[in-house]
Amino acid sequence: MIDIQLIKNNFPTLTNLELLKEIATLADYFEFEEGDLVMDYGKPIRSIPLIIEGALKISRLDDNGHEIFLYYIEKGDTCATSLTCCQLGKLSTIKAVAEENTKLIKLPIQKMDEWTFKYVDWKNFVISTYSSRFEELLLTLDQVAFHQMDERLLQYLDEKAKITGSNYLNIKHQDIAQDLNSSREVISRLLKKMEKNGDVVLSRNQIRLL
DNA sequence: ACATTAATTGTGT
DNA sequence: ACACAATTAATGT
Repeated sequence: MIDIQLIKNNFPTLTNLELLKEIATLADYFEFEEGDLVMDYGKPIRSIPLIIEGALKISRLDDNGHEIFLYYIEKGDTCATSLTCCQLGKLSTIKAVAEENTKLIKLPIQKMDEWTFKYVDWKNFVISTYSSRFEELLLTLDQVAFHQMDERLLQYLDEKAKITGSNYLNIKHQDIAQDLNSSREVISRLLKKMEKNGDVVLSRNQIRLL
């Protein structure tokens, strides 16, 4: 049994008491450590995660089998992909890794349909999840299609800083390159330029944003 | 403390 | 993209 207050605090749009009670009784609580694999490609989706604290990094495979970084989900979010996958009875098309220590609850998928009809709160929550994710993907698409790698890198660093709540990013150039579908050398060179501009301070396994 | 090795980052082509 | 140099962190002695 999960504390109703915990759900209320993190998901303020879910207000219906009956719904909250159902969530509290049916959900399971989980904690993950930074770097833990939370969901992987091809696995069946048996539950929907609601993030209580921390963040998950979501990526998928492109046609060539290359991993690409999609987005983060944070406190108060759920995973749009999980919602679609479970509704269509599909296997996971994404991978989720804990970006930091993360607490979440898992809702059994059996109740999803029922709740969508029964609770307006829930229906709106799901719809707004789709909507904001779609918006975000459009932004990403725009970045990929129309912006240079230096802008993408800057945005990537900013986002990561925002998610982790720190200007000290512990990451290596190779990892960034993978997330942005670039090469390590290109990232290293861009970072070097940014350092000369006084935007960042570089050290091994760490980038400090200024 | 020093030497060795491995991992990460830098740079020229 | 590749090859190699340089630097830094990790480990052993």
